[in-house]
This record gives sequence, structure tokens and C-alpha cells, in this order.
Amino acid sequence: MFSIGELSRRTKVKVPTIRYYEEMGLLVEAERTSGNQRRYDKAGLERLSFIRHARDLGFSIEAILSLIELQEHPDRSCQAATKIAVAQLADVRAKVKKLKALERELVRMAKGCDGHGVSEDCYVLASLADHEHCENEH
Amino acid sequence: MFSIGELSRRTKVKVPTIRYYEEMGLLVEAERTSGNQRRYDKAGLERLSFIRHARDLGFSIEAILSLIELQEHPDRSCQAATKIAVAQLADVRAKVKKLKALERELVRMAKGCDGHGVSEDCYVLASLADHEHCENEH
DNA sequence: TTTACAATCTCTAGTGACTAGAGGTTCAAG
DNA sequence: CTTGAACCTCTAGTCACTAGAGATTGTAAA
Ligand SMILES: [Zn+2]
Ligand SMILES: [Zn+2]
Ligand SMILES: [Zn+2]
Ligand SMILES: [Zn+2]
Repeated sequence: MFSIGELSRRTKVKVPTIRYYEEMGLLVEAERTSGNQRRYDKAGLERLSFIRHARDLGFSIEAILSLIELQEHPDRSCQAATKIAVAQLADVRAKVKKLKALERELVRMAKGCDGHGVSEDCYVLASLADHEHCENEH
Repeated sequence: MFSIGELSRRTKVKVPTIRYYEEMGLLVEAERTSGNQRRYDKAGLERLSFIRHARDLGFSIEAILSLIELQEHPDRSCQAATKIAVAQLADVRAKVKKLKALERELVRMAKGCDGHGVSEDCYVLASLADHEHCENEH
């Protein structure tokens, strides 16, 4: 049995975040000492590691809730889990696509101005003022 | 002179968002009718278009504030503008890099499970439980 | 001119996933 | 037994909006 601080150190999840996860229902309410402090065991550590990993991969709290529920029922079909992962993948790919489009425009803008001119003639500012300068939609 | 709704239609920025931008100091306070409704002109339209374009490119409100201030002083050096754009580009590139790493892991997970198994044996869930499955850091 | 009603106004609160701080209590080492 | 780091709860702040309540205004048809 160890404290929330120890759990925090082992998982690299900040203490207030652990409490937040508990409040959100991601972590079951921890056991308490007589003085009302949380105590965790290996199971708690594993659950939090799972959550942390899923968050690192960009899954929402809501998605993680579903994943955990599934994990707690080993006999159920894992179809929902795959669905969530595939949706997350689609989400990530959509974000990459958008960001790549932005990157192209930003490169063009940065190239167009060396910063030695005057605001009035600045290519960056002119580009922001008029989307027509852009080569792609974004 | 046109209403906030008309401005919204022309810029594709929602009405409450326009009011929010005004509150944040991005838009100068609009003229009002005798009945206290906002009225805009071409200058207002151009400023909002600038803001919208910058937001679309991912610039923060704070960054846009600086850009607008610069725009209002045509004689100033545009160094700050370039700096902001370059920082934004770096930010976008960092995000892309992170997302690409996530994409690789998510592809692996999605490939590892067809969704026809049982939760206990699910590769997606196993991968989330243990980062050791991952091929890259993320 | 009156009436109807969409559009506008201000204000407050909610979103997601935390983070920060105040003010008080408990644990563990010395 | 004392000290002080770590813990507790609660509230509020972050970013860039978005939603809704309840009241007022603008405009066009009857
Ligand atoms: Zn420039
Ligand atoms: Zn553009
Ligand atoms: Zn599976
Ligand atoms: Zn991993």
C-alpha cells in the first residue's frame, strides 16, 4: 500500500490529476487511512498506468471510460475497443492532415519575410490579411 | 453599415465569437445604433477576416493581438511578426511529429485486433495496458 | 400603425483536461 | 513529541469558444 505521492512518482501522473481521474470515475475510489489519506496497491497502479498510456495516445476520458469498462468484463466482445481505437486513429490522421496544410502555408509565410522590413510591407501580415495568398485550403 | 449577423455571414465567424473577440480586445468596440446594436463597416470586416485567417492557421489570441498591434503601426519593424510566425511553425511541426508517433502505434493496435475476439485477449487493450508493446516513444 | 417575430442585447455557466492556490489535517522521521 | 513534508477538500483559473435565459430592438407585412 502506498500514498498518492508515491503513485504519482511511479506513473508520472501529477497528484491533482490522479484525484481528478478519481472524480471522473476513471479510478475507483481509493482506500483511505484512518486519517482519510488515499492508499493504493498494485491494481491501482496498473489501472492508472493504463489511463496514462491511453491519454498519451490521445484517447479522451470518455473513450477511456469505455475501454476500462470493457477491460473489467474479460468475456465480452472487444469490438467496441477496436472501434474506439480506429476512431482515434482517424482523428489523429485528420489532425495531421490539417496541420500539414497549415505547415505549408506557414513555411511560405516565414520564407517570404526576413523580419528586416517594415510592418506595412510585411509578407507575413499581408498573407494573414488575405487568404488568397495561400496555396492550399486549410 | 451592417449588423453582427451580416458580419457573421460574410466571415463565417459565429455571432457569439465575434462578441467574444471584441471582449478580448481583438476587435475595437463596434459602433452602436440608438438601440445599442452593433454596426460594422468594411474596416471591421477586414479586421475580422484577418483574425479568422490567423485563427485558422492556429495562432493564439495572444499572438493575434500582437500581430494586430503591429499591423496598426505600418512604420514599425516587422521582426516580431516573423518571430511569431516562425514560433507558430515550430509549434505545428512539433504537433505533427507527436501525432505521427501516435499514428504509428494506433495503426499497430488497430491491425492487431479484428474486433471478433474477447476483451481478455484483445490486442488493443493489452497494448494500452503496457507501453512495452509500443515500437516508439510518444 | 400595429403586430409579429427574427435578430440582437447582456449575463451566466458549461466544455475538456487539467492546474494552481488557500487553508486546514495527517503522517513519519528524528 | 516535535517538526515539516505530504496530504486533504474546495474553489477558481486556463483556452477559445458555445449554449442558454430573459429582455430589448429592428423590420416588414397586415
Ligand atoms: Zn515581415
Ligand atoms: Zn489561408
Ligand atoms: Zn480486440
Ligand atoms: Zn506506448
